[in-house]
Amino acid sequence: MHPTFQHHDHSHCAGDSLARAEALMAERGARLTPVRKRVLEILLEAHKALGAYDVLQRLAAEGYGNQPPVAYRALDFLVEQGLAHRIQRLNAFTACMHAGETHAPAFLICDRCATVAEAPVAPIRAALEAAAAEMGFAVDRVSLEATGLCPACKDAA
Amino acid sequence: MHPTFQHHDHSHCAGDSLARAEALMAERGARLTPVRKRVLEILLEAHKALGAYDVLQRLAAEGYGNQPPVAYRALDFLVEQGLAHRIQRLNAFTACMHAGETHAPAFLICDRCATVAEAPVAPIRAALEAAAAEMGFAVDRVSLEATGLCPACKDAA
DNA sequence: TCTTGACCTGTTATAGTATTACATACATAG
DNA sequence: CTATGTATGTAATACTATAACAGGTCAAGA
Repeated sequence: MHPTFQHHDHSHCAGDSLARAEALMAERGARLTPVRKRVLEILLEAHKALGAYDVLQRLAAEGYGNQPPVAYRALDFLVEQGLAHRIQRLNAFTACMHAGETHAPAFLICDRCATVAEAPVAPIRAALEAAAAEMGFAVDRVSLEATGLCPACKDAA
Repeated sequence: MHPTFQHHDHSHCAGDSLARAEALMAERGARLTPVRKRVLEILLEAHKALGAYDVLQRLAAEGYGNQPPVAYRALDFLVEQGLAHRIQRLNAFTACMHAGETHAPAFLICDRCATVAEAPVAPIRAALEAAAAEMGFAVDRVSLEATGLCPACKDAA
């Protein structure tokens, strides 16, 4: 079973990701400011996809600005830097579990508990790009999202 | 090159799809009412992804209700019946070019002209489901959307 | 040191997307 | 004919996202 779906020490995996993020940003000369860092933490702690307004609410409760752009800007930054992903289907955001590694994930979204896992699908993406190329279409960005039931919710049902 | 990207007699392909839709609905005992049919026609005529409010505006101009639910209900119906697809990335809808055939399309969305083509990717979907199954995840629905440049816009650029 | 310029944050206002809830009409089976 | 399910119309509202501008911070160079 995939780690995301297993019981695991969550504070540990979140801490790891955060440390990796800080290292990456330092390396790139990008600024992981307090708001941005806090947003990343929020996403990591939640361990599921959060809407921009969910994030905003938490930020506001901690004394940061409480207007939408505050959340959207931080989220956009994280997405640009590959520290988070946007889940189109949910109008929501989730922390990236493999920041730094170049990866082409598919997202598996549980309909019941909203957990989001990243599945590695590099070959699938290559196949899609090949198919598109045959049609004369030049692919820029791909989003691959599947909904269904995660192992836990499947057992519960 | 893929037919969607070629110059073609558009009223013809639209008429075809409409006839196929009516046959399908009759077969299933589902009701392709005037609003629903008109919405499908609108999507077919546009031949690109339209937002719900674009559709609504056209409906209203023809004497149908002019409140959002009128458009959303018809669109939801068409999507359920497989006569249209929702393009998450654009918050928009497009007529299905292969209604009735079971298919698992990927959508190729041109960033410049917003044309949307369906690429056949059944094997890709199968590969994804296999990968998900290995993680214990039961896939229900998949959405696979790529943005980039269609042949025409690529040449123009 | 001072200034400049780039970038980040905050705020107001507004645009765009979607749903809830309820009332009315319409078709078909009994 | 009438009861039932389904479709449509409308009002109100919720949710998601962006534009535009003001003020603050910080580092590089004069």
